[in-house]
Amino acid sequence: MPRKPRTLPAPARTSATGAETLASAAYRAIKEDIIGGVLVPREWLRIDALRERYGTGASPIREALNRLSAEGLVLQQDQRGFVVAELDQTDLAEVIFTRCSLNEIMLPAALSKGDVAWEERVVLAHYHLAKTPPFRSDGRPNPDYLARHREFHMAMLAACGSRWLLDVSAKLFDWTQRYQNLAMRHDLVATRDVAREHDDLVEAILARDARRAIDLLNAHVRETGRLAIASRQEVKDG
Amino acid sequence: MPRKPRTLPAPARTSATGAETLASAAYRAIKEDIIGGVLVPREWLRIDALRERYGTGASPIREALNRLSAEGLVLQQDQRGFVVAELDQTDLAEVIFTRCSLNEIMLPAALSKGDVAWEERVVLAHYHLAKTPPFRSDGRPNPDYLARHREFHMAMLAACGSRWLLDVSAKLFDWTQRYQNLAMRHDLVATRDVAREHDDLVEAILARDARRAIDLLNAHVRETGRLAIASRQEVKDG
DNA sequence: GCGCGCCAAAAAATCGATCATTTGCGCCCT
DNA sequence: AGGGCGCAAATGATCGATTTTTTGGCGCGC
Repeated sequence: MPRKPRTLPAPARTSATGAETLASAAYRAIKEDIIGGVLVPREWLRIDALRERYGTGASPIREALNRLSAEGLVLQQDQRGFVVAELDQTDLAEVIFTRCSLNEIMLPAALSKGDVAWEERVVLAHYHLAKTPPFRSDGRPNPDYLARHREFHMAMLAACGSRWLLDVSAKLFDWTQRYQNLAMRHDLVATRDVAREHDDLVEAILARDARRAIDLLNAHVRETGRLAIASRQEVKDG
Repeated sequence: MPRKPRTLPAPARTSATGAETLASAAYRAIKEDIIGGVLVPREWLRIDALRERYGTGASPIREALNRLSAEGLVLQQDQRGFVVAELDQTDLAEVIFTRCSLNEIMLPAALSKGDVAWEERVVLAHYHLAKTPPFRSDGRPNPDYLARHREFHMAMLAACGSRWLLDVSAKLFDWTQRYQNLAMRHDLVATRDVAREHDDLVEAILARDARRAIDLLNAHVRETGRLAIASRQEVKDG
């Protein structure tokens, strides 16, 4: 399955002190492509193809794949190479379930521990999100919106007091996004008043109303999951 | 800091179909050494030293380190190499906190979802653990015990319904173990009646008493953390 | 004495080539 | 026709050499 070559994304932090490694750039590029749905579940990741596609040697690619396999986005099969991790309806259900479970403990923790700086981060993230259109004029999802949506969700949980839980949450968010990107029918989701859900969420959070925040957030997450599955179903059917 | 060379551990699954990759073997070996406290926090992992130590070329080592860095046990600093992840008192506190938080959601889930097979796994794990001496005759910790202790803890949570949560829990367990291995004063911990704690835990679990199981488990975990910190304190002081 | 820049040594990162394993195909035998 | 068998191509894994970057020390000037 040949695809257009693409230049490696610009370094995360511009060459302030040290330049990024080719392996790190490849890592981010491939990760992006997996989450973005360019590389699909069960697809074999041939070193040679990737090497050519990202314009590097084999070593950086392999190192990138090794990281991704430790992370779970890629599966390594010793002596047989690397495959993009599966992601079906069942997997998404597990992701959603896990997110909701985590919210039950992370939100209360964040609400009780969060200081002013955290509150401001949430408010700011929400402000940025609110003023960003979810879709571009051509109807495709707006990357800025996606980034800000992620930041908004991470910000809410940020004060939970556990980097471990934050890390999983981030991964779970990415997997949700990945499923959505595979689903394609973004327009279906558009009818939903997500902005309103976010508004209410912020309100509950600023009021430090844990129960309400949890309920709102989990409803938000479950609805996202439901729509994504419905959306993909359509894609499969038609 | 020179150390004895060591042969790579035997393959995880014997050469049934495919042999393990050198990179995978190195990964397990280095991981073991980090958790085992042989490689200490903040230590630089020089490719050359590791290459010689594990008797391979540089590539497998680098791939192993890349996996470990994605996993968090190792930090990669682009262009500067790899360092063993920090692990101080604060980090352990966060680990313990996270474990307890997770137990609050995982145990109830497991108790409500766990079927007979799960129950049997727990019982068996407990049986194996109970009949294994925690220390060897020379006073050092018994590796079999460590493995079975881990299996016991994982078994209890196994039915929670989320591989994601299980994965973090496993990592958190390893980090706790790692701290203990760095602490060294295993004898201090020996005075504690851990077996009894495990017995009670199993009882509560078989009775499907969520609240009691959580309280027992978290007390167990917190006590472990407390002792580990106290133990390391002694090491530093004297 | 202290900071700064320069150079050499050390180390990491990357490449290209080689070795090992798996995959796929075609052939032969039953 | 079907089921191995074995070889050749494809692909992954690993090595050794090369390139790039960082580190550490030394001398110079302030």
